[in-house]
Amino acid sequence: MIAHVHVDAPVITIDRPFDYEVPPQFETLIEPGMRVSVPFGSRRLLGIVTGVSEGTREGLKPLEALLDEESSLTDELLDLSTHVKETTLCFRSSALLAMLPAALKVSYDKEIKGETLPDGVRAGTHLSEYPKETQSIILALAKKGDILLAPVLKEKRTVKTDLVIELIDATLIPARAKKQQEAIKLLKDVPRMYWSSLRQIGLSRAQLQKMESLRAVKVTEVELNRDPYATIEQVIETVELNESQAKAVHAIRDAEAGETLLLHGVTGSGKTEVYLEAIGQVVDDGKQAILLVPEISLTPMMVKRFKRRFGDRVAVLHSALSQGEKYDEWRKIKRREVDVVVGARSAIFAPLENIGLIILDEEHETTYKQEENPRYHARDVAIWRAEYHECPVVLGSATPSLESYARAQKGVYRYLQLSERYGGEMPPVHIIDMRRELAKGNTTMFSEDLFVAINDRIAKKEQCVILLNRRGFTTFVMCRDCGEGLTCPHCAVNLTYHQHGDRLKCHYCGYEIGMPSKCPTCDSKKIKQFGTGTQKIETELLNRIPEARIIRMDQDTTSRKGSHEQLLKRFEDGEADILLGTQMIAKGLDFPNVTLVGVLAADATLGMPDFRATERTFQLVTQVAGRAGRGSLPGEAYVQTYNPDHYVIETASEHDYESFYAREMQLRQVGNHPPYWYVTLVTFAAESPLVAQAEAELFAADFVEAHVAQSRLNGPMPAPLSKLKNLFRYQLFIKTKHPEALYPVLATLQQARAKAISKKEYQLSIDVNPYVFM
DNA sequence: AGCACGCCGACT
DNA sequence: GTCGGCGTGCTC
Repeated sequence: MIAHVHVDAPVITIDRPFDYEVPPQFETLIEPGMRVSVPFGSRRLLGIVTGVSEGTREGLKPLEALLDEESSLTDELLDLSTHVKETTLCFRSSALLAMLPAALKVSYDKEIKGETLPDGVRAGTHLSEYPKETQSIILALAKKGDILLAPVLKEKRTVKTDLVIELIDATLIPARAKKQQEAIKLLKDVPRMYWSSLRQIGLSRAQLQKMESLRAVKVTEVELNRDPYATIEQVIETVELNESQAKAVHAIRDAEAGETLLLHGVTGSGKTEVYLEAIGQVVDDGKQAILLVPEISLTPMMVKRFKRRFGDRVAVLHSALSQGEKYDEWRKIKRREVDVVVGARSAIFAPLENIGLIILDEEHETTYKQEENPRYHARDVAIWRAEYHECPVVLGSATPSLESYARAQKGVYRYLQLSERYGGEMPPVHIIDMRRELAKGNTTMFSEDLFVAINDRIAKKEQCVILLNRRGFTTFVMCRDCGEGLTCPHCAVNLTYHQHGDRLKCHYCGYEIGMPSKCPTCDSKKIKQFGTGTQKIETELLNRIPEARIIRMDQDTTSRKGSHEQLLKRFEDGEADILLGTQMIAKGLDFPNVTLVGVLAADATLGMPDFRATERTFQLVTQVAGRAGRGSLPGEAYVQTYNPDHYVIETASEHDYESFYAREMQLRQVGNHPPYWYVTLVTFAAESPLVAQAEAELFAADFVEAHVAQSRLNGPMPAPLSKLKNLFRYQLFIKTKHPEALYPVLATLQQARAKAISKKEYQLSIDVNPYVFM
């Protein structure tokens, strides 16, 4: 028997199946989708079995071990990996591994073998257990042949276990064994007990063993799940749906196999109720559902709602869980113990076998696109899986992406609207012209009107949310004498100032130095940071309103695990008047006592080299304004800008998606941007800018030669981030109307460069439907 | 990616 | 005469 195996090595020349002989003892156990350990050259690697065939062939090595008792990937997911590979131009192994929880990946080490070992080194131990110096001694000895190093593969997964103790015969325990008698007494009340609870009476492991050997009790080891939400009780609430919600639920239920529906509902229109109800119906039919949410809105509140509705039958997958917890959730799905999977992007690969509905909430969120290989978009994967399972996909948003809305307009997606808003009208939005503030001599980040409004809320014991649109501006350092900015020595970017530790960091390569006291170019002491951070804004606020109680949420205050939730909880409990933060506070928050929302620098991102900048600004302003007045109190929003007449500011402040869409689509058409064209970004990086440019030109020429129908090319041009980690970068934009014709051509061009890339002459990266253009 | 193999300079 | 530099090529 032969196994076809994809090995864990992300290299283009290895991106194909390798065949292995299946030893007889594995023949009845092996299945496609299993993880295996295989010899590969002089190494030993993790592999995924993608197929098995009968017969045998000369020169095959036997595979070494099966790492799973049953397949980790279903046939569907194996198929899907091919689709992901072809549409994102990644390696098959990358696609396969992206579908597995991190706990199922492995690390590689060397086991030390031999008779005569140096002092302190023992046979059977692993190389990585020793300090660096010892490691090099061992490696040197291995080279001489004095020590043998055997490659080993270390599993990361851990399964928490406990013992279950069952009473068989109480009379077998002698009366003088006091502790054992005590345990028996407990077991008479509860005949099956966990060791973790039984041991609390002070019973030792030896005493338990004694009881077992007397056959008074039976002891079995069981797997335990680390349940991070163990304490939530299931409550089946009957939700009263309004008319448009009920219509939406109906439409989802009646949807055709593989159909995509766009659910457009303003903030507060009750999309979550629609999700709960539609998923409830699917579950009642005996099928399963996936709900994807952006990481940021996967809040405890949100999770609690689903846990209450579906109890133990929900698996939650998000980054706040430990690797082990994620693995436990994943295994619950695999064992068919859940009906509903709620999670961030990668939850789209949940190994469900009978999916009846897939929902992407906040479908416009760019976090659904993975920015490293495999560069997949969860929306595309969702649509593929829905076709496979012949079930609908629901894309929900208050501010749909232009791509999705355009498809709904064309009838490719079915359009559903939720028009009614709980708590009445959207809050009024005041546009503040910051140019006028500046003319009045106000150099702070706050307009007079906003200060007055904040003061008013504090007096009324209501709460405010202040959002700094941080993207697009950073605090950098410049010399006031010579005008030199402090840049990263490895990348073409300014270093960013971090108050925490008084240091300068490069956000791209990790380079960091302490804040210098004088300019490295001219020795002047007039070196100073520019720009605005949340800390500076907090200071400005306190200068003006000293009694304000502020909770600041940014990278510095939320880096610790759980601090995010903690800060929100404190705000919810009324421990502060103002919640001040960056993008992270824009979504998912629902505090009834918030009646004022302020957006500072609403237009800060408009100048970025990104055709989606206006769309993002629209989404941000609309979403954040919707945060005000969620409770019984009326709310309002203040949007500060230097571009008060810009159509994005005007339409967002009127909550007018249609007008924004119409204007933006015109610009997209003129600029040949999505959704009119599908865009692919190809980036070339090399030590020499000339090599990067030359390779880009060569690629461009080859692409033109391939004559892909209805396609065009922009570039090559230097990337906006022209140097990164000491590599110079050029890029090429390929636009097409026929992506399915483009992918195979890109694959061919990529393959043709395999040798040069493996020789590290340059790096090539292909990003289909990019969201980052740097 | 790793790792071995192999063919030229520097050293005991 | 041997150690080790890293260019080249392969991994079922």
